[in-house]
Amino acid sequence: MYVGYLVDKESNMYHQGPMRRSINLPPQNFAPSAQYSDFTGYHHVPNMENHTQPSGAWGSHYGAPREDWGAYGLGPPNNVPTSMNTSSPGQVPYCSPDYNSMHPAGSSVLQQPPENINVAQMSPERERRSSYQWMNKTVQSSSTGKTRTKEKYRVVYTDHQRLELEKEFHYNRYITIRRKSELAVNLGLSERQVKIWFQNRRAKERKLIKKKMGQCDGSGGSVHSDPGSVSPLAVPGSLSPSDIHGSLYPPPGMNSLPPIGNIQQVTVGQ
DNA sequence: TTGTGTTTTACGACCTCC
DNA sequence: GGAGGTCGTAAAACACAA
Repeated sequence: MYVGYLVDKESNMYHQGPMRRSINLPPQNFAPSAQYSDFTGYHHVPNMENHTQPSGAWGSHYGAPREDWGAYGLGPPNNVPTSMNTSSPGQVPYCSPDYNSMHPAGSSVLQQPPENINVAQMSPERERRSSYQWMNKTVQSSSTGKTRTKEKYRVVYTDHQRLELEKEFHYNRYITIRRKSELAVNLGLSERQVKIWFQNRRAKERKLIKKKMGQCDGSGGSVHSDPGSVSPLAVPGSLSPSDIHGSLYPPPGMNSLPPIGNIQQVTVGQ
């Protein structure tokens, strides 16, 4: 039963406070996902596991420092931990030439626990419409008879949650188990939600790449002229799953599946 | 206000790997 | 068998033109 599932396994899954859909951070500070959706590569952050975060670099209000994320309109200026010695193998070693200028190192993540985040404060003018009382109920899915949570079956993540997830995604397209747990705790999401968010985010990126490639094909231009689509995404092939402390990265199937980095070659035919 | 298109969560089906 | 992956899809949330 779905409810039972949620309660038992994802107890925190639908307990968000009021949420908004849009990320309403000032544009100069944070670009909506659509804006950096063109971003198809990201800087490798070798020491992501540690995620050493310069305190205050990415404060609760996402203040000034984000200019450094200007390359794609988002991101903390956190200094990349230069110490590669503890480098986490879980990180995708992709570094697009076009993003070499980016320095999104060190996850900005979670300077402040979500419970301390005042959503209204982050986006004062747009409080979520619904307050998600519906989460306590379930409904039958219309056609399948499967259950979903009540009439509205999905939550809208807060700006903070989405921002942190996006940031994490830009560091690593494939989140490690450890980071997933950390994010889940710090964002007040379930690990399942984090996992699914990453899955959806990758799907979104593939979709965008595909779209771009279609555009390039239409113009007869080479895909390679487009940094966004050209850039190999994650190229996890250089990592073994065991490298990331048990995290499946690349996922088991990815050993045979094309790495995201080659997605351009693969998804075209799909 | 309404209609329409897009984006965002969430799921199921199926796959691979250990 | 369980984990996580992709793919396809449902439906809510949202944007925006008419």
